[in-house]
Amino acid sequence: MELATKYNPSEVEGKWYQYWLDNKFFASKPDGREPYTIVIPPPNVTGVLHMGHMLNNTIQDILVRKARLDGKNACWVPGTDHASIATEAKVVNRLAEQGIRKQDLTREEFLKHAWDWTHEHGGIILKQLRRLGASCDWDRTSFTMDQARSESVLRVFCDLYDKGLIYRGLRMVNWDPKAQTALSNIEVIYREEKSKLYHLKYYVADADTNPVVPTGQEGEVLHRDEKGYFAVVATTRPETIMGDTAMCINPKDPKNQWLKGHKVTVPLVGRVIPVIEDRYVDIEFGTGCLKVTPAHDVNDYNLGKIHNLETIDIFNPDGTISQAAGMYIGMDRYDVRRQIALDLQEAGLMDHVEDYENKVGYSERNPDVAVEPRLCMQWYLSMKHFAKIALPPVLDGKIKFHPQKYVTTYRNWLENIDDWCISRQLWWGHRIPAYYISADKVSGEEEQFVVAMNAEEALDKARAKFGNHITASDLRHDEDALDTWFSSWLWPISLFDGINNPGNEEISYYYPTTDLVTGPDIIFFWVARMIMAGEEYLGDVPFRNVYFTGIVRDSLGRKMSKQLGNSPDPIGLIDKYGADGVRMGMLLAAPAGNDILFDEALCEQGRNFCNKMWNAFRLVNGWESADIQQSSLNSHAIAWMQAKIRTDVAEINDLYGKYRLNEALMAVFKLFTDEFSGWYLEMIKPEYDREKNCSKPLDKATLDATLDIFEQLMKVIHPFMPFITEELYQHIAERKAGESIMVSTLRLDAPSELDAKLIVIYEQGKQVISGVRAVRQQKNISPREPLVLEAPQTADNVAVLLSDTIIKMAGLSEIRMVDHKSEGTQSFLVGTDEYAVPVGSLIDAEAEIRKAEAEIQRLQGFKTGIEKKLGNERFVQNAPAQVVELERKKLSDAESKIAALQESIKSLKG
RNA sequence: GGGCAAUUAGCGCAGCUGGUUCAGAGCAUCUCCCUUACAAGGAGAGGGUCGGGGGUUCGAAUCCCUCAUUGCCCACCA
Repeated sequence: MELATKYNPSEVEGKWYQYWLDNKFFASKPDGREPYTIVIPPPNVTGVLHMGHMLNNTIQDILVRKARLDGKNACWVPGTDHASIATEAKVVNRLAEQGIRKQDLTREEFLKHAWDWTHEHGGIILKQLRRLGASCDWDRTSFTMDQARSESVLRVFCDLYDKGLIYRGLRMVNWDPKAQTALSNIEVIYREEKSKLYHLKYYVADADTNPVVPTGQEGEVLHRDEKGYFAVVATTRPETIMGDTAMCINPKDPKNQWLKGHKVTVPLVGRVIPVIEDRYVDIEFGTGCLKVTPAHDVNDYNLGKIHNLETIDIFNPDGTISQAAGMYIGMDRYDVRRQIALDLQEAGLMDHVEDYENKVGYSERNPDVAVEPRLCMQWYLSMKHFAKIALPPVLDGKIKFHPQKYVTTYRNWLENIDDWCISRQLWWGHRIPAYYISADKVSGEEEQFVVAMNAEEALDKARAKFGNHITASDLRHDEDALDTWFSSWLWPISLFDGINNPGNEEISYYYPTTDLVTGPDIIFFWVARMIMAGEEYLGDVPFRNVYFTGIVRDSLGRKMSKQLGNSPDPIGLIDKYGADGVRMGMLLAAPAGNDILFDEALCEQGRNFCNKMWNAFRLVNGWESADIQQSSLNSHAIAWMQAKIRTDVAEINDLYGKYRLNEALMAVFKLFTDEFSGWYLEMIKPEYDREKNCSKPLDKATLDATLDIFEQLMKVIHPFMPFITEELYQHIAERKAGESIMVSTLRLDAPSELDAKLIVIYEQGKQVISGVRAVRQQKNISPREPLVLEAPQTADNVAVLLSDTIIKMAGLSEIRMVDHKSEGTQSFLVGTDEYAVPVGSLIDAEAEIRKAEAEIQRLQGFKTGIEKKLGNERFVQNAPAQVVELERKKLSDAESKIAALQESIKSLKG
C-alpha cells in the first residue's frame, strides 16, 4: 500500500478512537489483575476544555495507558462536578437575559432551569476529552449530583451530624453579596489593592460632663479645633461608620491617654459611642484609634463580644445599605463609600485622606465581587478531628506528593485549620438534609431541627424527639445547599458506591486509587479533604500518589486569560497539529511541579515527531525482503538496537516511577529519532539499485527484526502518542479484528552487562563516523565522494570491530590500519585514538597546525591541573583509590594525546 | 509579617546522598546539503567563570552561611 509522504492525523484519530470504543478497551471490571485506578478531577459540568484540562488529562491518559501496557487492570473514571456557585451564577445570568429574576422563581422552577442548562451544556467537556484521546471508562461517567453521588453526600452529612462533627453556628462568615451566599475561608482570595485611608474626626461627646484633661504624658497627642476636642480614626471603609458601636484605643498608647473614659460621636451619624480599651489595637497604626463595627469585621466582632458591644448590621445581603443604618438606605456599598467621603468632607469631619494599599478579599468564583464579612447562622464541619486523621498518611509517605514540597504546605494548613463552613445559600447543589420544626410545636428559644435522609425519616425522628403531635407540615426543609466540595471530597469513594454500599466488590478492588493528577491550587479544597473522607469512611488513603501539575501559562509566562487572548483553543490546536502532536507539545513544556510555558512551537515539534515516525515506517515498509544471508553488520546492528532499547526503556520506566514524564518523553523521542531513525535504519538500509530504480532487497531476518523493533518502539511511545502508534501498529503486521496496541503488552528483559558493552562500542563507532563527517564538512567534500580512513594499529580498535558499519555510514572506500598516519591528512581524536582522513591538496597545513597547537595548549593546562592534584599529598591520601587512579589515567591520556598532536604538527611541517 | 521554592547556554529545563555521564540534552541560532523515508528532513558548528560574596573540604553547580532577585502559599492589622 502506498502511504502519503506526510502523516495526516485527521484521517486517523477519529477512526481509532471509535475502534477503541467499539472494542470496549477503556472499560474495566474487577478481576484478578493488579488494579490501576485514577479518578478524574471532575471538571465543571458546564465548562469547556481549556489548556489546563489538556495538560492534566494528557498526563492522566499517559499514566493509564502505560499501566494498561504493563498488564494492569487500568480504570480511569470520568465525571463532572455540579460546581454550585459557578453554575448557579451562569443560570442566573441566563435567566436575567430572558428578563427572569431568580427571586421570582420557586426553588423547583429554578432547579428546572438549572437542569435544562446542565443537560444542554453538560458533558461538552467530556466529549472534547475524547478528541485528546483520553481513555476513560465512559460507561462509568458520573456526576456529583446524580443519584448515587447525591445519596452518598446526604448519608455522610447525616453520619457526621450524628457523630457530632457537624454543627450549626452563628459566626462571622465571608459573604458573597452577588451570589448571596456564605463562602468558606479558602474560597476567599485576597488581592493587594490601591485604596484610600480616610482619617475621620470623632468629636468628644461628653466634654461638658467629663472635661478633657491632658494627662501630660510624654507623646500625648490631642486634637482640637473650634468645634472641640476630637479623635482621628483611620479607616479604609468609611461607609461602615453607621455600624460603629465603639472606638477602641490601646490602653498603653501614650498618644491617646486623654481619651480614656470618654465618649465620642460618630461623624455624620451622630451616635455617641464609648471609647474602649483593648491591647488588640496597634499603637503604631494611624493614630492608634480604631473604630469598632462588630457586624462587619471579624476583629471588630471579637472586640464586640469581649466588650459586650451592640451589633448593628448595616448591610442587606446584596451589599446595599439596610434600614438599620438609618441613612444611605438602599444604596450600594461602593456608591456609599464615594458619597460618604464627600459628605464627610463637606461637613468638615474628614481630617485628611491618604493613599493606601491594602488587601481585599474576593470571592474565588465571582472574582469581581469583594467579600463582605457578615454575621449569620451557617453549618460547619468541625475540622480538628479530620486534620488529625489526614496528617499521618502524608507525613509517613503512605501518600506521596510529587513534587514533595507540597507536603509542607499540606502540613501547615492542617495544623492551623479552621472549621469548614459547608452551607451555601444556593439552590443548585445538595440540599442540606435538616428539617426545622415549627416553633409553636416545640418549647424553648432555640430553633429545633432534626437531620435525616428524607422527609419521612425526618418526621419519625422529630416525633421520637419532640412527640407525636408533630406532623409533616410542621417540618421545614433547610433551604440551603452544601458546598460543592462537600460532594467532591467523597469522589474516590462515591464513584465506586463505597458510601451507600460499603465493602462492595468495586470499592474493595479499586480503592485506594493509584494516582491523582491535579493542580496545587486545589490541594486544600480537594486533595486534603479527600484524604480526610478516605480515612474517615474507609480507614485508608484515597490514592497512593498525587501528581501536582503546574499552571499553564503562555510563552511569556503570563497566565492565560480571555482578556489577553493568549489562551489557545485546544480543539483548534488538535485540528492543526493532531492530538498526538498537541499531547507532546503540552508535555515537553511540563517539568514536574513547575508552571508550564506553553508555546505553539512545541506542538509543531510534536507534529514533526509524528511525521518522523510515519516516514520511518514508510522506509521500512518499502523494503523488499529476500532469502539472502544476513550480514554481520546487520546482525550486530540489531543486537545493538535491542540493547539500546532495553537500556533506554529501563531508564524511561524509572522516569515514569518518578513522575518525570517530560523527561521520559524526551528519552522516548531521542530513542526513536536519533538511535533508531538516525543510526540504526541508516546502518541496515539496503543499497539503492540504480538499474531497477528501487532499493535492493533486504535479508528477511533483518527486516523481520526491524519490524519487531519498530513495534516495540511503538509500544514505548504509545502512552504519549496513542493515535499514530496505533495506526502504525496496525500497518506493521496483519492484525486480527479486535487487536490493538492499546491492549498489547511490552515485556523486555533488564539490560545486561553485554548490552552496556555493545552500547559503548557503538558510541565510539558513532564518534568515528561523526569525525569523518566533520572532516567532510570542514573540507567541503561531498558525502558521495568515497574517503579513506586511517586508524591506529591498536588491538581493540573500534574501527576493526565495526569496520563495515563505519565504512558504510561514513562513506569510506576503506579503513587502513596504520602505525603512522600519512601526510596530508586531517585528523581527529576518539578517546585517545587518533584517526586521519587523507584529503590530499585540500589540507590547510597552517590551519591544522594552529588547531593542533591550541589543543595542545588546552591539554597542557588540563595536565598541569591534574599534576597539581596528584602532587597534593592530602589528595592522594584522602581521596578514594578509584578517584586517584582515574586522575592518573586522565593524566596519561592527556600525555598521549599531546604526543599524538605534536607528531602531527611535525609531519604537517614536513 | 511567617513559610516554601527557584536562580545552570538566547529560552524553558536536567544534573540523585560532593570526585568520568560534569558542565548536559531539547528548542532556538549559525554553516553546508532538495542524498533515493522524512526540508514537518539530514550533516556539522558556536554558545555557560552554574545569581553575588564568604566558608567547609585534598576537591563544590552539588554541603553550610549570607546577600540579591523572582515566584508561590499562608496570616484578622483598621
